[in-house]
Amino acid sequence: MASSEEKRAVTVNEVAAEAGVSIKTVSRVLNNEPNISEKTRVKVVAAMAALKYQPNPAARRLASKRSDLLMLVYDNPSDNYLINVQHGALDACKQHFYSLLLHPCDYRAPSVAADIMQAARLHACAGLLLTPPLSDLRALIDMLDQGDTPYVRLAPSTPSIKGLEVGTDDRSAARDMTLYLLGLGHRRIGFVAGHPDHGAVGERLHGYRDALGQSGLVFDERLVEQGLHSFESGVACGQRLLELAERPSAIFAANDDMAAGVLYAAHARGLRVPEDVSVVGYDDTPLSGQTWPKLTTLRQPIRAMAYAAVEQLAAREPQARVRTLGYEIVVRDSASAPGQG
Amino acid sequence: MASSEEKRAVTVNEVAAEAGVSIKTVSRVLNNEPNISEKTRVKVVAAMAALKYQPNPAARRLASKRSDLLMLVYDNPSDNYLINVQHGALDACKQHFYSLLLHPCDYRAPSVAADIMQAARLHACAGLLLTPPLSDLRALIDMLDQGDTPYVRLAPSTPSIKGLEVGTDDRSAARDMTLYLLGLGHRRIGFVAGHPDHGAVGERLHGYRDALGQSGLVFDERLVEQGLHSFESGVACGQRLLELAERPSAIFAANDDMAAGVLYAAHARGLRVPEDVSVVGYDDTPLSGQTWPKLTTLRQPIRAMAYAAVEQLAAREPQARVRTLGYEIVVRDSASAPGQG
DNA sequence: CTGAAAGCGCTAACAC
DNA sequence: GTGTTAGCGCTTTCAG
Repeated sequence: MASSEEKRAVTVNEVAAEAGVSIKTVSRVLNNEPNISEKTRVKVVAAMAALKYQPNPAARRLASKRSDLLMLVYDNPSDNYLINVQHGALDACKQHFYSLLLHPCDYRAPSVAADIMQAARLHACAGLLLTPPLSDLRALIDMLDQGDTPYVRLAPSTPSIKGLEVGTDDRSAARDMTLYLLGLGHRRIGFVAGHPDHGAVGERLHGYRDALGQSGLVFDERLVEQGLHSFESGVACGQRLLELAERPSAIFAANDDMAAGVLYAAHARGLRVPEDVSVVGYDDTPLSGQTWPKLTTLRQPIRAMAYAAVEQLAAREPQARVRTLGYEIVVRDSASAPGQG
Repeated sequence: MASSEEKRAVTVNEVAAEAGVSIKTVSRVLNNEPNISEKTRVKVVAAMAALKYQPNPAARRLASKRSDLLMLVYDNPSDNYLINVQHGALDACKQHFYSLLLHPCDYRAPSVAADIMQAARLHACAGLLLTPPLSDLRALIDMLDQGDTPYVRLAPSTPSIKGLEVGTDDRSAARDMTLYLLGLGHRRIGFVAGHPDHGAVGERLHGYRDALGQSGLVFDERLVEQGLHSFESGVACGQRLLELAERPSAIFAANDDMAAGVLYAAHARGLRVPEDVSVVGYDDTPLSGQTWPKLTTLRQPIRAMAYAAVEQLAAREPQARVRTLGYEIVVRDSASAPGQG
């Protein structure tokens, strides 16, 4: 099986010879350029197949300054979130023959924007995927708009006029979830807000207030705690909320990690969920199916968003600059009517 | 700030001119080649710094057939495991100026080995990181040994004579954890085994038996359930174990996801953990700190292993072909003496 | 110890 | 429609 000879990769030259055309023609069909007769294109394609030709990415990149690399830029949103983004992006990459490069970074570093730009230039990236909070980093967006590397912002919260966007309507989603809780009969609903730097998550608080207003309830700011996206911050916020003299009968956390933290805080106080207190999360990350009880949560289609983001990048002419994906409430076991044994 | 001119990247030529040497000399210092006088090296380094020179990876790759890309090859071990591997690998990559490429695949596909080889060749990868179960895929290892792309197997279970390895002593670790439970006073300890295709995890069952034998207890196969690494499989195994006429007083799951599943099964039966039954996991993934109660688990330094793996690849001459990292029991709240209120 | 010349495999301008 | 000629920015021979 294994030949002792070095496996020489086949090149355009050999394909050209096999097909009886010039290398430029081969290059043309490779890049789907116009001005090729159907007849020659078929010949070339056949030759490529026969020789099992695989274009050399490095050569391509050097000559064209474009690669098949997509860079996923993130600053450690929750691991659960990240892994979902990766899954979605990877699926789409496979589909479109891209490779995915990981680029973690610190969004508070003064040089992030410049660092990212440089990394993108060095790898001649075909596009960038920005996850929150980087999708709202003005300095970065501005530099990106100056250059010509396409990029897509995932779940952005600040508007912009250039650049691709893929998101959901966080505000409506949070409103619907709150309405769901209200529909169950809850009247005092605690809210654990997301990290202040993550814009889209701020929208969730607005949605919560919308639902309250729409139902004629007054907003009580003691029922809102500022979380930081982490499990630990969820535990802390949950504790404070559950210590309140007038304890909320339900708590809505702006992401699943924090909801799991609230669950923990409830258990630690000997409270049963959902009998004594209902808890709901947001995102439908894997974690939400691995807690006791399983979390009722809001499926923000993270994976689908990442998939769509890559497709936006892949499309020569994106249908729309901004795409908004739907959401749905995933009812599991952590919420019920108040006071129900 | 933003110049309207295209930013021309500086090249070796300019550095060479600046330093008053030939481009070959610049190339030499770039690649740490020997035979350079300290004096010229300093001159060149200064010129590179002054011009803020950044070598072009594509050009380098094309000329040398080596890149700065490391490929992480995996077939979806648990998300929690994967994310830890990524963190560790990424840390080391930053340190050694590598970039990380993700390469998910299906280890049961007949063509995996060939696919991986091809991807590695296309990207001219500087090295491969194989996670279980791919780290034990004979067909792949054989092809890799034939070629000259360095690779490192993470937590391999089958021996080999070539190739780098980084792992822990799973058998001893599992033995120690079992001994810990035994030390707490447990006598009937259930075991949820890992996926049969994941070799290293099989070692954990051996360790469990070692501890039993060493303590003069007889092995009871009814206490062993075959899991599949997933939370759901943990729930199923937990249910069966907890339904036993002689219910085990402690359950040791071969990974954290399954341990979380056992926790779920216990709660579902109204059992308190650890009062009614102790549960311990393995891996110390993020999940183990996010359950109720928090899982006592075994810290297999996944992150450190991945870090070490990249360092092995980075080192021109690895100190040792196989590196074994230590482990430790992380005592949290899910295990206590049996029958203790 | 250093340099000149020749590509790596592909795409970009232009010709035809 | 198609081919020719140059490079992209770097590493490799191989001389000195």
